[in-house]
Amino acid sequence: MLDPRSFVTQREAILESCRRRGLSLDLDGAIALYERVAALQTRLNEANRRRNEHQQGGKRRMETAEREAHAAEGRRLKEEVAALESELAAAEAALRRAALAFPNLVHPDVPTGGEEDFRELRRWGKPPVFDFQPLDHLALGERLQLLDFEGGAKVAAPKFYYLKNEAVLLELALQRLALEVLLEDGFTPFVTPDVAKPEILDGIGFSPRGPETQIYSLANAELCLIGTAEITLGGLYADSVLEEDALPLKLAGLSHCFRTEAGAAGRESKGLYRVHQFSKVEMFAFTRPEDSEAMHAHLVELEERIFQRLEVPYRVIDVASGDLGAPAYRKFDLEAWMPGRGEHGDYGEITSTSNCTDYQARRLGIRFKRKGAKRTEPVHMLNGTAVAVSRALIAVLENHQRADGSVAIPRALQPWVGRDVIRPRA
RNA sequence: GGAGAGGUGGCCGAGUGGCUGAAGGCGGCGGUUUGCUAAACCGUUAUACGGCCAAAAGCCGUAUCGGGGGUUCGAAUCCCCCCCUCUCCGCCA
Repeated sequence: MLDPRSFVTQREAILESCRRRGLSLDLDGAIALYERVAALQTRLNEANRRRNEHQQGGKRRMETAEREAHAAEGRRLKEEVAALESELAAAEAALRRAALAFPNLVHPDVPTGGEEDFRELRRWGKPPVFDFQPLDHLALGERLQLLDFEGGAKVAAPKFYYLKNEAVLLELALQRLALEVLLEDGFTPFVTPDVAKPEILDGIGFSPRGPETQIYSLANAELCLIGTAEITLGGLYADSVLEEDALPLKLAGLSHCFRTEAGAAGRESKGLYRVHQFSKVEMFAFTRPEDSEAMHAHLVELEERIFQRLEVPYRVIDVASGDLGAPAYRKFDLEAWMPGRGEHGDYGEITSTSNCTDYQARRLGIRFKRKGAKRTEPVHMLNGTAVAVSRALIAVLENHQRADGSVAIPRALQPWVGRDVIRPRA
């Protein structure tokens, strides 16, 4: 959430960011709510002070009648405080609701517009040219006996799947490669819980409830299946103050990710592209405010390093303002070339990294204290995909397929898969 | 799942109704002493919010002893509910 105190000081910037995101929100109404909360807080402080003073006077011995009168006055002051407290609580709840509606500011360089208005920053690699009709990953997966969607639907539900044979080794190899790159860079690795409390989801900016939710909730516990380890990594430091020396803090989290994909049907959701469960190695970073932009660029660079080692052509895009999630100040996506996508191949999103600045940190209460400073300030929080296994599998299988129906395994994965090619079974 | 013990400041640990935002110790920070180091001594050391201030500093106020509710003029302290941790037993990968 935004700092309500910034409503006045950053008024123009907030309105501009809402405009660029295509939102129209009542900032002046929110400012009025903030002023009401401050006024009530002051009145409550005064009422508490009067009550405390009165209590101090109750310590000495008193005659019965005097004691009675003193007690009666005490009860009256108590009621006064209680009334102000409930009034303040209501006002604060209203302010919080209003504040939560405001998305983060938008980086000045972010292109303005909707989903189609992204800016392409660069490309790496050349889409492969096949002298045969390339297959999509579903056909490859069937021929090579790597994927079983029917089994997934039978045992679980549609859009769940089994990985089989070399796909299992590829899943582990992709995780291993991602971790190798991140460990070299100084990340601390984690295997996180696959579930989290609803309030942690809220803090990160996912809403676990409502008909549009992407989140599965458990029926017999107050827990949700996580949609990304961003939730468990970000939540790990909720309500804590970090040492300035500890920053930047870089975490790598391996988890399963679960998504209901409510209302997401269509052509692009073929096969592994949009599924209910997949494994992912997620990057997470906590930085000082002045360091977050450089860290953001660094996270993209790590993503690129991984896909270069997978020998998968990709492009990097700067996502447009209207397509940013509320917590994101700026977002870079890697889109991998997927030969089986669309009519003649197309780029498809494969990683995403966001600089959420202090938006999540304020709501989660994650702060740091500068050397010699009296006050704490919110950290900046960034997240990015190192490898989302399901989508990485699409790119690897489709780009490295060969005329004989086999798939070459990228050199970087060979040590973990134990072979250099996946051949059709007899 | 059953039984018991316990949750106090960065840490350890006092504290059974007002003198306790909280003793004492450790750690941290600043200083004195000092050839250097150590030791000793002195001081200081929570977080959040509101107000004053252009702002910072600073000052004033309020809240916070796991969370919530209750009793009382007054609660870290008494009562109720919840959460968490530890130990033992059971079950289990």
